[in-house]
Amino acid sequence: MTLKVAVIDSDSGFLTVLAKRTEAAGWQLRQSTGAIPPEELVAMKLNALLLDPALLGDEAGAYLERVCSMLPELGVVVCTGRSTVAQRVRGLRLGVDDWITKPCHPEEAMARLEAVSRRHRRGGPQADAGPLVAGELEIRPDQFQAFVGGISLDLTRREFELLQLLAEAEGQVLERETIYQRVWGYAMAHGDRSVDVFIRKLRQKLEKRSPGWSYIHTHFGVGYRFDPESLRGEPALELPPALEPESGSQTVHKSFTAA
Amino acid sequence: MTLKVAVIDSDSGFLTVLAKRTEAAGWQLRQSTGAIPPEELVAMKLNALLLDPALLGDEAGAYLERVCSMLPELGVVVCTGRSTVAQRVRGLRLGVDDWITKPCHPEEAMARLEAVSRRHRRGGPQADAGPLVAGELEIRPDQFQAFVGGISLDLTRREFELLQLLAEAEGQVLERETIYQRVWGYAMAHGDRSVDVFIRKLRQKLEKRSPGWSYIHTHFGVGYRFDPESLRGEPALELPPALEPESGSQTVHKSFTAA
DNA sequence: TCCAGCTGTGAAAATCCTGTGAAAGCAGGG
DNA sequence: CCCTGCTTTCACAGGATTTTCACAGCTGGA
Repeated sequence: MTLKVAVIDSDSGFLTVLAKRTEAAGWQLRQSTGAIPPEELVAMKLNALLLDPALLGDEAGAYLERVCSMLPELGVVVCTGRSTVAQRVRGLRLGVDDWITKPCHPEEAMARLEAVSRRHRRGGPQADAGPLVAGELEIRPDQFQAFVGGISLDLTRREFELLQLLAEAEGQVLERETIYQRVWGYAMAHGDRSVDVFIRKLRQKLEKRSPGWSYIHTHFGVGYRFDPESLRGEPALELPPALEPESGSQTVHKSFTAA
Repeated sequence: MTLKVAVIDSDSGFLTVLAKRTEAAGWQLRQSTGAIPPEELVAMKLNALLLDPALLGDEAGAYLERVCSMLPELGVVVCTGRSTVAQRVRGLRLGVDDWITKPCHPEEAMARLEAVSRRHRRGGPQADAGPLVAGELEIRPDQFQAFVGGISLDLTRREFELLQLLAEAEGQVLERETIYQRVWGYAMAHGDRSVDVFIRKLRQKLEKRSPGWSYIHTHFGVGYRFDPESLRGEPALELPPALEPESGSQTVHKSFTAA
């Protein structure tokens, strides 16, 4: 198990020992003696962050809050000297995952970093390299690409990740925040339209190679749902063509069993 | 945020205070003074578990291991007296998420329980979202939509949230203020009729797809109550025989059982 | 029976949301 | 340094949804 962790602290003795131990364990450790901007943290793709708020002064609270809200998946461990119950409680409520007191044994710090990192690793790198088929579409995780009739859709990386995410949740409505969080890796800023834009690109490319099918459906005020539907002709498998819906738009709901 | 937590401890003083505080916070707390079999823990659908391994004796390690491996989604917090670094590290490596030392302030224990629940909840997108059936209605949180006979009611987001709230409180009368507070997220302004208007829209859509049933009842001067009633025939103990096909073409909806 | 207070309704007004085209920002390769 | 392809940001248009209003119909108590 190799973790990527950043440490923000100034206690050189502690840092030295920690560096030695983490290296022995095969972790990637990045040290800093000052606040690291959240954007950089995003780019580092860390598993966890260990920091002493003492050297951030008054900014500490605001900084923690910003980091935790922007990177909800990042494990955050505070390691600092004396603190009051109220301080700890406030920190934990802000989004900190664990709070330990110095002096602290490096081995324990590591164990706690492991603990907070444990969950947020998405079930292995690519546990399932199985191609996924939906409608006329074939999604191949091993190629980071999707095909229709053997012809590539020429998806970019993000487009592919978005499509894969949606397709893996076939039938379920995913909210924009969820989508962004999972594809981009951090919290969506208020008003960000990236998801919409990529949905449009996907739809264009899908339409180009697989006209006559509708894959991505919009749920107003909520998000998007992937569900291949043949626009004309057969609804794909069985079920003889539906008769005309007595009025307006009836959405036929295909049931499925939850895994 | 309402959490479901179990506590395995024997310190009655601590338990009493904790019970009081958690109740005030709206948590569901279940106490026990001995090990709870993992199978039972599963059935309890907990968010987190707080325990003192001291009263489990030698079994403690094995018990923790079993619980953590069987319920990876459960947040586990150990709260006990003196312990060595080695013990703590071993516990954390076994799967324990946090380890605090007695005496411990109840507020801090709660904050840590929240923290581990927060992290664990992100595992499954919405593993908690079991479909809810009432009368002819099927409410599916994963779709932000309700269905009758497999056909969508085409509810908007707010309509859906309102219906879900009412249905989850089936049988109880909810006051307007309460409804507004929970669906809109803030206090209702004096004289606001939004709830009434949405109730009407819901009733219209329900009536359209499920005539012959009455779902939402008005309690004059109080609020509304959700309670499916078949207008003709049976008072609805269980599924009255299927309704008239009215146009034999609709996709059959295969129901499935919630886990 | 009458009245004051609630609730049901229909429709207009105000908001919010999504689709879209295009420009601006970035990173890597040539 | 320029070019190229990808991603992010912007502003606007067209719709869908939510809120607000005025009024009619009810309810329950005096």
